[in-house]
Amino acid sequence: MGLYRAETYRVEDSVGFMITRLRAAIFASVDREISPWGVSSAQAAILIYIAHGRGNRAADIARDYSYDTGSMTRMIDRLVKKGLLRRVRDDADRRAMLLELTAKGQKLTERLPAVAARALNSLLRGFSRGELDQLKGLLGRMLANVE
Amino acid sequence: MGLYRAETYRVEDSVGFMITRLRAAIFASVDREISPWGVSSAQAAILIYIAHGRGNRAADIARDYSYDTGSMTRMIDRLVKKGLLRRVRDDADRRAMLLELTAKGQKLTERLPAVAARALNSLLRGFSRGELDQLKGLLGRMLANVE
DNA sequence: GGCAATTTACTGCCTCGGCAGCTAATTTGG
DNA sequence: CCAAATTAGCTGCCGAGGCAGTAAATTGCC
Repeated sequence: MGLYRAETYRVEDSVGFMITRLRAAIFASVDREISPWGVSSAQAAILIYIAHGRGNRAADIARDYSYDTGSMTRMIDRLVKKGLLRRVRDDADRRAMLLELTAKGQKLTERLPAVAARALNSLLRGFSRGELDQLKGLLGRMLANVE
Repeated sequence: MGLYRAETYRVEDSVGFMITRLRAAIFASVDREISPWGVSSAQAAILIYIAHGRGNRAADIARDYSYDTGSMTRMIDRLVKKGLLRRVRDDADRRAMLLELTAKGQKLTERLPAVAARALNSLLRGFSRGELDQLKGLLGRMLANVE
């Protein structure tokens, strides 16, 4: 039926395994560079999202990144504790907390996209624009199959 | 220079983001199916590795899966606690612990590859063999660029 | 208008995984 | 042959996430 069969399944031969390793490699690469700044790659993604200002409630980020809201709460806790983020109660919907970058957070966040781009470009050495598009197309089709 | 540039970087447009989501989707899909059996997808990968019997020391698995040895210790702890795995001191190298599936572990492990194959095939709906090979080729080239 | 369902955020509890530091055992080099 | 380096495994500590359950606020439906 499908492309993978139980009888011949090998972990190292599975796209799942490759994807797991790649994700770890990307995170490690970004973390190596930004950990001196006191933030992790997961935290960087949150900061960049908020800097782009597309809806600044925790629930928005959780939805867009398909994160658990409990994880989001704790992630924000860490960023607030580091003085990079501020929680402000939304008066229009008093359940929600609006998230704002502090001046310190803003300043740091400006430096993050360059790190992410560098890390990805390093892993994409030897890739043409067309190959990257091809890769994104294939990954996008897998994501569309989720559920 | 590279394919990604800091000025235009968007998290949702990055292969890193797509890979992160895909990994979560694969794990969640496998976990949904096997959690009634009392094991997780990460644990399943360990069990399958040991069942294939290509070197049964914790350090081998850690190396092949590029895991931290500390994480391996705790992973094995959980599997031993569940009665699926046994630690046996290696007399030839008394630093090492050899890992063996218990009868219970063996029985459970036989059912795991089918679940993994099913999860991957579901995400690969609509993919031809050639497209899968293409995807694995591209991911493989990224992995080769690691470090 | 009032009650039920949903949404937001938070909490406790769990697994997963890296990092640093440690001990014991083994290998290597002078 | 013995000291130094390496390796295997373990531990504490941490961040990252999922799941379930809670309280408060909002929305929707009759």
